[in-house]
Amino acid sequence: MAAYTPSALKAELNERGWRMTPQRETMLKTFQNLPEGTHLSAEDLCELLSQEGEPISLSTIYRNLKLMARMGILRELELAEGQKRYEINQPAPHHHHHLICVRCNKTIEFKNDSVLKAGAKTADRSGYHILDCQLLIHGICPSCQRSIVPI
Amino acid sequence: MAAYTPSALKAELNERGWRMTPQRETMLKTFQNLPEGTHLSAEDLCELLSQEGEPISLSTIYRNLKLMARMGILRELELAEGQKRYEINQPAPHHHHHLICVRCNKTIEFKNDSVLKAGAKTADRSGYHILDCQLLIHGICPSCQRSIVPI
DNA sequence: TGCTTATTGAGAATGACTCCGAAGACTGGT
DNA sequence: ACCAGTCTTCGGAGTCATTCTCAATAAGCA
Ligand SMILES: [Mn+2]
Ligand SMILES: [Mn+2]
Ligand SMILES: [Zn+2]
Ligand SMILES: [Zn+2]
Repeated sequence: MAAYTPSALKAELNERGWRMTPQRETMLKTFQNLPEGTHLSAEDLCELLSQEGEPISLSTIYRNLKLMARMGILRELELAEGQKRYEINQPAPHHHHHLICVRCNKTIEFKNDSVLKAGAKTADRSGYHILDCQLLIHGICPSCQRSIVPI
Repeated sequence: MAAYTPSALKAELNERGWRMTPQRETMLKTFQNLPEGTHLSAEDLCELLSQEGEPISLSTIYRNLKLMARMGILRELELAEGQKRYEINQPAPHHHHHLICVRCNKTIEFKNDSVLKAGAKTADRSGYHILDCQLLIHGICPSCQRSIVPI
């Protein structure tokens, strides 16, 4: 299960008539080097890259996040309210799912291979080429259950 | 597995210091009477209610969709791009999941009780009070695989 | 019935995301 | 190595789903 390389990305892009760019390589490497459990928004990534001295314009970031998600390289998550977040799309055994508190947005990652297998089987039965399989559980975390504050 | 009644909603609201309103009752009944597989956006619901002669303002609809989702009555789905969609949150055996084509947004609903059970177990282990459990599979549908158009 | 305060409705405001057009830079072929 | 073709980037303008504001309304409760 070797990491996805820049040249593999280039090959896949060229195959479809698209092009490899320094921005795309930077984005790929950045996501690959992120600690586990990091979920970046477009804005987050833009700031991170600026801090690291490799700035990429926000519109390019948006364009390539979408592209890489549709290629199955990144997964697009709707965790907190209001903005999409992205992480590298790892195959099993690194593949995982998310449990989110709807009040405080506390997020727990968990693995479950049988869910992944069930998803793959379902996609296959319908002839879909699978890109991502994510189990999303919304709930109320223990501390929010104790808090008096409603909603 | 009787349907959730308006008076049950009222009880649950009052318990938290909130109020039952005609608008909330209308929204509940509308979702309950929708054919299976219907996923409404806020705008969709607003238009539907207007057509049926029971108009509710768009801001009230947004407010109550969010409220009812956080109560676990509705489930909030991010299916197509750009807007959230809602459906009634049914327990097993009506509970289901979604398989979506990232190119044409064709959506297939499917049931899988073992996934639901796995989700419930995970939430429980972390002490979360579960509100919704949805397996989201993104892929490319058979007809989009055949089409020449990229992305 | 009357008081308190949650809720509604209409419009304004917000902000995540997309679009646009000119300048720049990959790719494949010579 | 160079060139033509066109894909991509950048920055700013534009879009639109969603949230906010606040005066008017109406649940819930004693
Ligand atoms: Mn994650
Ligand atoms: Mn559905
Ligand atoms: Zn919480
Ligand atoms: Zn499709």
